[in-house]
Order: sequence, then structure tokens, then C-alpha cells
Amino acid sequence: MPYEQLFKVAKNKGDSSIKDWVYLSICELLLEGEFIPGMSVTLRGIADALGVSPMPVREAVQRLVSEGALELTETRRISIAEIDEEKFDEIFHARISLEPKLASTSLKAINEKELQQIIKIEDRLIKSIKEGDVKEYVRSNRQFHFAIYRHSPSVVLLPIVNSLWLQFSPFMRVVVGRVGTQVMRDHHELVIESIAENNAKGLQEAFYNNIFNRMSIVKDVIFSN
Amino acid sequence: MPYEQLFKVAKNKGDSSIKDWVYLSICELLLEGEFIPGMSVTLRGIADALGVSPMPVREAVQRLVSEGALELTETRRISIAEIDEEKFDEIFHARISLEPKLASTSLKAINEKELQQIIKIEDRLIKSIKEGDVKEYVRSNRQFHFAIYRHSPSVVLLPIVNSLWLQFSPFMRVVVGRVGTQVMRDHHELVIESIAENNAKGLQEAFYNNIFNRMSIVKDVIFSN
DNA sequence: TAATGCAATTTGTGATCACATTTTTCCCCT
DNA sequence: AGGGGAAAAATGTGATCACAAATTGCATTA
Repeated sequence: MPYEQLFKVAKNKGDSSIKDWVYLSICELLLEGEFIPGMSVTLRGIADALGVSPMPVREAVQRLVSEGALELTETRRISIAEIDEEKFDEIFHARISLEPKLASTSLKAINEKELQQIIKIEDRLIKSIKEGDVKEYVRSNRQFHFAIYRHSPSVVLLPIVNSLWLQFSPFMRVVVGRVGTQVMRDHHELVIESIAENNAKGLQEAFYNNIFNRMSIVKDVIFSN
Repeated sequence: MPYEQLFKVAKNKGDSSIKDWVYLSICELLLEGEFIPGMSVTLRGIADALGVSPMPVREAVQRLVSEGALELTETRRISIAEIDEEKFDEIFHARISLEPKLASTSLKAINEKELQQIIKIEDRLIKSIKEGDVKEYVRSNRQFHFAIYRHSPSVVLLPIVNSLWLQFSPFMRVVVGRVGTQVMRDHHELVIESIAENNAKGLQEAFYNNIFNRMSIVKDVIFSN
């Protein structure tokens, strides 16, 4: 049975259009690393798996193509985008240029309750590192970032950063399996400190260092030879 | 007759899919400032104007919505995106973070012939300033930038920058009418010099200053009170 | 004259059909 | 057994239809 992963996604709650639900469903699978870069998908395959007509799938897929998460081959087949070193460098530059700023714009919308949620996610992340649970590690790291970004009023930066994560997540899921959950300074303590102290400058620095370290390690491991 | 502007666009050459042609047609109108921020468009209106079915228009419009150039209202109508000061600041940050880098990655693909084209565009730009031709000024300024960006092998930065221009161009067309083609240091001489000398660092600086100056002036004039 | 309500039209969304092109399958030949 | 090739199935694209929801137009009323 193709696209077994799609059966895991939550049923459409009917609170939004089908195409948005399809879009979010595919996003989740991309972010969770259920799709391997280079593998191909089909409109009807996804449509059947989700129990909808190919029409809303077309719109969702088109959107993901324009966001760089999916690609069209020369013979107009749909596949999960792959990443080479040049592309990785571009994403590196974009992330480090935009995400610290995005984080700082989120700051004023984060209250005590949301800070506690962020700390809870960080606990899960530390636990996953100890246990070597790569899948949970990738998930909680992403949740940590977006638990912050999500509160930003941004209408420009946030969609861009979203599309960046959609582009590299399928790739990361594969490479982190190779890198492992090795100890790396993620500066999450500084992130939490800065939020608690309402320190925008410190928050930006913490995110800069976090992204720089992580992306550098991945770059070294994957593209060293 | 609604959407008269659409009649201006070139006929579909058949070398690509209809949806891509529709997409490019709407892009051109957005970039040329033919659409005013806040105005609404309809699928069938565009489809009739272009002589195609609503289907490829749906796909093109969905894409432009996901790129932030068009917006869906709460009652799912389509309109040209508007820009407030917060959004302008975000675009400012994204442009100044990404475009200098994008320009520098274009450098190695620009040869003498292409440099001459760029110089030719710069001449048109200077002429338009002298004559106070706002429309031509906006067009040649955009052509100047993309005559460089277009040669970049970028697959991440270029689409992002493209979407940024699509977002602010309808706005710029309106505000430049208010700002006028006043004298501003655009650092285009430095751009051309840097290309001629193959100086990536200088090119980045020239673009940084160009974008910073221009965006600052617009910000002052439009959002000063 | 300006506001109100109701009907007619228009709109985006989703489903289905048609079609050219591509991919896959499977049988035949060497 | 192993290629090669034709037939069959599958695929993305575009057009058309159906429908609920929103907008518009217009007559009626105060």
C-alpha cells in the first residue's frame, strides 16, 4: 500500500478548506522525515490515501513546489526535493540571516505560560539526546524553534522560514541519523534565559549561535569529502 | 471591461504549461504596478481576460498567494496584498540580508556581454530620472537588479527574493509616485565597477547600500507620521 | 433621499471527465 | 535466462459541472 504514512495524519476537522488540510498533512510528513529526498509521489496516490479527490491535492502540491519542498521533474513528475552542498549553503545563509530576527520579533508575545511550554519541550529534547532517540530529537528541536517563532506577528519572515524548514527537514532527518544525537552546544539555555529576561539582543545571539553550530556540524559531516 | 491590463501581456508561446504562462503574466502586472494594493481580482475575470479556463488561473493564483503577493480575505476573495509599516520592515530586513549575497553568487556567471547589457539598463535608468518618468524608472531599476540576480545558480535565495519583489512592487509603484524620482545615491556605479573587477565583497557592499538607502527613503516618506 | 431587505448573480472550492505523455508490465524472441 | 518492445496502466494538465457562500443590484419603505 503506497503512502502508508498518510494514514497517520489526523482526520480533517472541517474547520478549514480541504486543500489547507491536505497541505498541512503533507507538511507534517515532510517535517517528520517520513518522506525521503528523491522519492516521488503522485496526486492520485495522495488523494486516495487521504480519501479526497485529486483536486485539493493538486493545489497543496503546487504550493509545496513553489515553496521548494517538492520538485517537478522534466517529465512533470512530483518528487521530494534533494539537497546538494550549494543548496545547503544557501539555506544556511538564509536561516542565519532571518531566524534570529524572527525569534526576536516573537519575544513580546511570549508570556510566562508559553515560556513554561518551551522549557517542557527543551526537557524532552535533552531526554531524547540521552536516549539517542533521533526521531524524537529532530521533532522536539523543531518544536522548540517553532514554539517561539509561532508567536511572531511576522507575515513575511515566518512564511519564508517555514519554507526553509520544509526544504531541509527531509534531508536533516536522513543526515541526523548519520550524525547521531551527538553532544553539541545548542545554546538553548541562553534562549530560555533571554526570553525570561526579555532580552532581544541575547535571543538573537543565541539563535545565531545555535543555527551556526548545528548547520556547521551537518555541513562538516555530510559534505566534508 | 475588467482586467484591461491583462490584454497587454504576450500571447502564450506554447513552450510551457498554461498555468506557468498565467503565473508569469500576473507576475509581470504586479511588478509593473498595474495592480493597486487592496484591489481584488477574480479567477474567472482573469481567465476570461486571458482566454483560458479558470483552472490554470487557480493554480497560478494559489501560488502567488503562497508567495505573499496575493491575499485571501476571510471570505475567500482574492486581493492584491497591502503593506503596513511592520510588513515593510520585515521586507527591508529580508532584502538587505539576502540580496547582497544573491548578487555575489551571480558574479561568476556574468561575462562582458552581460555587463554591457547591465550598463545599458543603467543608462535607461539615469535617463528616466532626468525625465521624471516614474514608470520607466521603476521598471529599469527592477531590470537592473534582476539582470544580475538572474545569472545566479541559486535555487533557494532567488525564489525568495523573487517573492519579496512580488510583494512590495505593487506598493512601490504607488509610493514612488509620491516620492518621485528624486536624486538618491543608488551606488549603481559601484555595482558596475565591482562586476568589472570581479569584486564580490564590493558588490555585496554596493547592494547593501543601495537597498538600505532606497528603503530608508521610502520608509521615511511613507511612514514618517 | 437614504436605509433596508430580498432575489439574482458571482465567487472560490471540490469533483469528475478527457487527453496527451510517461511509466510500468509482461510476453515474445534470441 | 535475458533483453527488447508493444500494450496497458498511470500520471499531470486543462476543461467543465455542481454547490454553498458571499456579493451585488434593485425595488420598496420610512
